[in-house]
Amino acid sequence: MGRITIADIARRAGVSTAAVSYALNGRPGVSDATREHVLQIAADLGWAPSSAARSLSGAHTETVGLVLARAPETLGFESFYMQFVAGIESVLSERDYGLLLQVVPDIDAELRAYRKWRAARRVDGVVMVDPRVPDPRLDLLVGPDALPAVVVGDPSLSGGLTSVYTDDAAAMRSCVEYLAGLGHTAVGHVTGTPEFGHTHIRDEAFAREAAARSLTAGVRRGDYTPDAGAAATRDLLRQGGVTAIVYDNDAMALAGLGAAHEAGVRVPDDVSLVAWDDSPVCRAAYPQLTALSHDVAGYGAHVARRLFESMAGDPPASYRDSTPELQVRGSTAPPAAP
Amino acid sequence: MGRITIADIARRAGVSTAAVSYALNGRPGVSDATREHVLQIAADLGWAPSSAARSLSGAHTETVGLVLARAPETLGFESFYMQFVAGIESVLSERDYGLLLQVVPDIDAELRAYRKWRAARRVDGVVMVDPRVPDPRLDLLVGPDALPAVVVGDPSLSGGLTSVYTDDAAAMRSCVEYLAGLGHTAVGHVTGTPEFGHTHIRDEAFAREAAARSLTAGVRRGDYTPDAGAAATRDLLRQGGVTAIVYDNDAMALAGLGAAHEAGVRVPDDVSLVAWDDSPVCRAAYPQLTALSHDVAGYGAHVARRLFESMAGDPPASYRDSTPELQVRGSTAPPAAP
DNA sequence: CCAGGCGCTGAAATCGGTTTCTGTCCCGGG
DNA sequence: CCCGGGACAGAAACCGATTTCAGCGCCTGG
Repeated sequence: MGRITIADIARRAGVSTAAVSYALNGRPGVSDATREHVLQIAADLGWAPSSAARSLSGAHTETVGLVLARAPETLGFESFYMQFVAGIESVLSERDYGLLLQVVPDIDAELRAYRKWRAARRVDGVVMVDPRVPDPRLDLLVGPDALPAVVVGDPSLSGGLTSVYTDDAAAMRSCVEYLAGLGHTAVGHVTGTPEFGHTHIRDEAFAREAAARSLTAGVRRGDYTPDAGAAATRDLLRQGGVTAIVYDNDAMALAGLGAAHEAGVRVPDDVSLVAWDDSPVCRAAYPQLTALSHDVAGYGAHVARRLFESMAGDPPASYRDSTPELQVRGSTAPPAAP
Repeated sequence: MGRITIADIARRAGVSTAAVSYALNGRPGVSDATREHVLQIAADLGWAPSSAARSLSGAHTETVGLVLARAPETLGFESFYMQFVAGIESVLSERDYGLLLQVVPDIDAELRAYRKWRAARRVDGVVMVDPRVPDPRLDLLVGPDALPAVVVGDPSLSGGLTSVYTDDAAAMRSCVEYLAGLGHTAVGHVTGTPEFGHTHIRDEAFAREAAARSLTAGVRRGDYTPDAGAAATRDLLRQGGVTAIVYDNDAMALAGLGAAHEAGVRVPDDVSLVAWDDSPVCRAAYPQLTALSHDVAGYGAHVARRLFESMAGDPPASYRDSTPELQVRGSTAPPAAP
């Protein structure tokens, strides 16, 4: 016996396929009694709509896409994405949507993925992460027949598309303010990669706030990898003369902690460390890392909700998610008396 | 102008849609000249097959599914999955397949996902991870009209389905052998959750090998979370009398390192630590964690290749992936002289 | 008592490829 | 010169759900 179709249901219920379709999709044209009867039979038969048939006639595939353009190795310590995906899923599954995930090595492959998805009508919308300046993906994602998209990042980077963002500048300011409050007068910053737009926002906020408080600032460029974090830390400890360091992600902060240990520099006695992106890793380290904490799964869920709005035709808008808050732990303290 | 269909291509090429279909799918019935002409026009027009239409008539959706049944929080420090997914992707994208990912809170939701995918014919096959004993998912995945599936785990757990596995027992033996070789006579093991079949395999290998070498063994049950790792470590240090501890994942090992620091126990001088699942986190810690290292992305790629074979109709078989190898770093050393 | 609306039927078109079937044309080998 | 076969055309069915349309009972309000 073949697959169960609405024709089977219609036969069993003694109604027409049209009535079945109405009943199953909750639209007028059938009585409540019939609707329930049909639903009951559908459930009994274990029927589920063929996604192919449904998307062929309607316009929607009940699938959204997400492309991560990162080398597989670097994804290993990005706890961010997995939690983010889980958050997206939590909203998607409520509405029986699926998530088509693609992990590609570079942004060109990401562009190809978008093009293919659009041509094949494989997804109803996409979530775009890590906006750049300039970002070639935006050209594909804006325009009348583009895929509905939500950009995860600052509105200034989203090219007019709907965006969901965190106020990284405010978070950075709160972080510098906290360190200044502890008495630090020379602070370091290990940044992310310059391609990403949010790197600039954080950099500038750090520099501005440090200047406003007359702190000496030492900046080292990182790339989110532990190796970069360790190298930048060694460099700052040797030449920077800083007593506190802020890292753009948890992996670099953890590596920085290791580098400090190795160099015989005590944390937090000799140097204070702050991580961006809180994660269990921050709590597992010793001393535990003070971090800018954010509900990443909630962030993903928020993005997914906005994507649904966008797919429903709502005009583009920007939505601020909650600002990362400093979670003070053992890796920060007042600087040692000179 | 609407979407590009094969009818458009046929018109432009001056052939029939049947000929276009033959040409595009590389099947006999058209001459090489015509085939090339058609392909050229398809490329010019930027045509891509409608995945819905294709899977409606053919049987394949060019999509494979993966369900992760883990609480979102715990996925945050599981570097394993992200790399694994990246590895799967690398093979999928070669063949223009997509990966439908679902993150669900528990195994019942996972069962529902499989059922829905099968009824809706949404995927051509699935990758099943973390086999249990007994595993209710196997009932859905075996049988004549089940979804083709590859189980990531020991053949003894796969219920006759195709499986790809690592020899965890051998890896564990090599680990205990190494510790014994260093001179340790009392070793601890912080396990994973008992639901997972591979937990038993590792447990037993640990117990057996320790007994074979006349080592005292201390076992504490963990659940892959840092908190559990820290608690188990504190307990072992207080009561276990062990000089070396093996952890079933890197997150617990890292937390164990923190707990040791906190308790004033020096690593590796007073206690040696070994992590299962190497990751950048292991290298970022201080001291760097000795770990059982495995090419997780390669593992994922291997799984994907076997899934393609399975979807092509190959009979079930078991394939051994490379065995995790001990990567010796700073967290292990001979025990202190008594 | 009749108009009008509701709840349906049954048939058909549609989405875009795939596949099959009948039939025509042309080319080369025997 | 004739026959066989390859290369197509053209038409059609098909996959399964959605949607439309004409039409027919039945019930109800006025």
